[in-house]
Amino acid sequence: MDDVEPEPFTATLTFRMGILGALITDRLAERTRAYGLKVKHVGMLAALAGSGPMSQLELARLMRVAPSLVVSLADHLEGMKAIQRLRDPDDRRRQRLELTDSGRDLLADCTEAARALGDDLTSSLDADERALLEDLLAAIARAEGLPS
Amino acid sequence: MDDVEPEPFTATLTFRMGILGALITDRLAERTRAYGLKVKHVGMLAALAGSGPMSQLELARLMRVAPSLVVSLADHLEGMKAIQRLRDPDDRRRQRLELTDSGRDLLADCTEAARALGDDLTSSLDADERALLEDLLAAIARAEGLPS
DNA sequence: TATTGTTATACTCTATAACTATA
DNA sequence: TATAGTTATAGAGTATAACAATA
Repeated sequence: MDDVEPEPFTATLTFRMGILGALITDRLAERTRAYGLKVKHVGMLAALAGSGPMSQLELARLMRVAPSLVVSLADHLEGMKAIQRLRDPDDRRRQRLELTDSGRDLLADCTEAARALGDDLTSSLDADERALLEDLLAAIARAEGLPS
Repeated sequence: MDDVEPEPFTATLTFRMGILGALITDRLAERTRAYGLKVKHVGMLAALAGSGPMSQLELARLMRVAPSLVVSLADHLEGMKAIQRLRDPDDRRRQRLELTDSGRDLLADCTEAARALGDDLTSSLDADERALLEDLLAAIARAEGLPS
């Protein structure tokens, strides 16, 4: 008689963030495909834009991916002239990666696509709710040590 | 002189939801591994709990995955006695899947793990903010036609 | 000998296509 | 002939481990 209705799995924050994160990432992938980029490529451009030029190993740690993945992502971006690889003259083992102007343009286009997708996703919210959601997500990201 | 600071990619709702969704899903996968379950297995249990017994094809549509994936997920859950497969006597092509009591228990354990992970993730928010975030995500999920 | 980047290989997840049985 | 489920195969994405160059 004092039983309470148990919270369904689909009502957990975990489930909803997981599903919505996958949904929006899929949609972003669709859009960035037009620029010849996977989502991880865009993540790499964004990391370089946000933290400045850095070595591949630093980038791997920042992006939380294996160093071998940075190689193939960087190969692709270098092939598109979106980044430059520069041997560090002080330590010739290190490749210093930096954005080119065209990489910066590409990132701007992808950022605009992301912005539009976010607006779509939150089109059922009013402006205050949308701003509140952004603040809450930003607070969590900050607490988790994520960029930016 | 009327340049405005452009919104960085990492500040978009799209990026933050994508990253946080992947993060929480990884953490959930770690926890459910102790029960012998992948996240998609839990999704299947949750779908059956939320919408009642259904055929594999219906489940594939609801979960937005290929029918062949439903086969292997169901094989695993049936092997654990978490679900039962019952041939529909009216149409012997159809397999009616339904939760067992032990499947319901398993789902309850995974739901508790998800709840705990959600609390952790939002530990930097106060109770009002947390409730607000849940409401906003629920509103978006509803608008996108997602469960529940 | 340790570190950075690279290459070779393998693993996980999932979809597509071919197939079987029922309708 | 069409549909539900199954099996076989393939592809995307990513990691691990072996290797090369430099320190």
